[in-house]
Amino acid sequence: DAVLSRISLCPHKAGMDSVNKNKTDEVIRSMSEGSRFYDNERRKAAQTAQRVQVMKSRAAVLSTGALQQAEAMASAFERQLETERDLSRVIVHCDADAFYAAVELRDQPHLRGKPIGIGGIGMLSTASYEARKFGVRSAMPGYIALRLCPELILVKPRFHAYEAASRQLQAVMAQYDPNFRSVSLDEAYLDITDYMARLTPGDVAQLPPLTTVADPPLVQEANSADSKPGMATDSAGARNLTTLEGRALAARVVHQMRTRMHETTQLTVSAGIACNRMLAKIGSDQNKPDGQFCLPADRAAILAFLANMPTRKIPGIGKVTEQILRELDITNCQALLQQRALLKLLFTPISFDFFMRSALGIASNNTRKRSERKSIGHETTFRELNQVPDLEDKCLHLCHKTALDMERKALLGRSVCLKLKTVDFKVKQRSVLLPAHTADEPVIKRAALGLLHREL
DNA sequence: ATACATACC
DNA sequence: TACTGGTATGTAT
Repeated sequence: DAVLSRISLCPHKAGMDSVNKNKTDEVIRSMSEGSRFYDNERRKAAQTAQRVQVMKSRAAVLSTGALQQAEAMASAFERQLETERDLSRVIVHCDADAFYAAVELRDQPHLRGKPIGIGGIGMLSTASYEARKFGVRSAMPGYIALRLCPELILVKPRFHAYEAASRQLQAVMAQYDPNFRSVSLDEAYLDITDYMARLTPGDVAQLPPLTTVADPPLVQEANSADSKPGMATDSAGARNLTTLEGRALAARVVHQMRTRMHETTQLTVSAGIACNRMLAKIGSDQNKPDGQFCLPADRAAILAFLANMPTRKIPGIGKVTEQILRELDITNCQALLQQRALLKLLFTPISFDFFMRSALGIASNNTRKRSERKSIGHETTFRELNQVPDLEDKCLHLCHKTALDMERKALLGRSVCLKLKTVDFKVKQRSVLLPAHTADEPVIKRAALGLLHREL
C-alpha cells in the first residue's frame, strides 16, 4: 500500500526493535483514514506511483546497446570518482540521543522511566526511548501517539534549556575542533584530524583504553599492528591516521569527548567516525543510543560496510526516493552500484552522481561552517480562514517577524515567497523577484500582499 | 524565473 | 477534534 509507506513508521530508525510494526501501522492508519491529511497523502502517493510508472516504462524499452553504452559511461565515471576518494581526514558526526526528551528527563526526575513526548496534541518533536517502544516517533501527531501509548506524557518544549545544553555540548566539541559545523541543537560534524596530529604521547596515555571503546575488528587488527599502540607513525614521524591503529586512536579520542559531554550535561551523545560526512553520519546511527562507530579509512572496508546498507540510511534518500528505487529492485548500495547503467539512463545527471557517490562512500569531508544562508522566513498553521482581511493580517504578521529577523541579522533579500496551505493540505507557493535587495518591512509587506491577492 | 517536491532536524 | 516550522536543494516547465 503506497500510502502506508508514506505514513507508517520507518523501520530502520533507532528504537524500533521492540515495536510491533503491524499493530502500530494499523493504529496509525485507522486514526488517519478519512481525514483530509490522509486524503492528501493518498494524492501524493498516487503522484509518486505515476512517476514510478513513467520510469518503468522508460526502463522497459531500453535497448541492450543503450544499456551497454550507459554501463561504459558509468564505469568511467566510477574510475573518475575513485580518483577523488579522500581517506585522509578523520570526520566525526555527533548526535545527541533523543535530545529534547533527554534534557527533560534530566531536569524532571519524576519523569524518568516513563514514556514522554516533547510537543503537544498536534505534533511531537521528540519521543523518549521509553515512548519509542510503543511506536511513538518524532514528527508524529500527539493524538496518534497517545493512542499508541495511553500513558504517554506530553511535555511542552523548553527551548532555552535545549539551547543551554547545546552550548555545553558545543563547548566540549570546540576543544577537539574549533571549526566544527553544527547542524542543529543536537547534531554536529567535526574534523579531528589536526587535533589528533597534535596529541602528545602524554595526551594519548590519558585516553580511555581501546578495548572499552571500539568494535572487535578495530580492536584486534589495531592491536596486531607492528608499532606501539597509539603511536603509529609514517616515515616522516607524523602520526598516520588512516591506518587501523590511527582509527583506533580516533575511537579513543571520540570516546573521551563523549564522556566529557556526558559529564558536563548528563546527556548521552552517539558518534560516527569515518573519512567523510556521509559515512560519519551513517555511523553515528549504528550504535545509538550512547554508542559510537568507527569505519576504517579503507576503500574495501567502506564498500563492505555499504554493500548491504539500505538506501534509506543514506542521507538525502527519504521515503519517496526509497520507494522509487525499491520499485526498480534497488534496496541497498550494492544494488545501486550494480544498476548504475539503469540509473544513468533513468535519472538526472545530478541524481546519478549522488547515487554513485553514495554507493561508493565518496562524499564531502568539509566540516567548515556554511558560508551564508540563502533564505529566511516564518510560517504558521492556523484554523480555517476565509475572510480576506484575516488572511492579510496573518500575512502581515509573518512579514513583520521576518523583517525583524532580517534586521537583527543584518540580512537583505531580493525574492519574496508566499506559502499558502489549504485545509486539504495542498501547498501553494508564489514568489516575486524585487528590483533590489532589501530588508525594508513595508516593501516586503507590499510584495507579500500582492502575491496573496493574486490567489484570492 | 517560477512552482512544486523532497529531505533534513 | 487534532498532522509543525525553518532551511536547503532537486525537478519540471
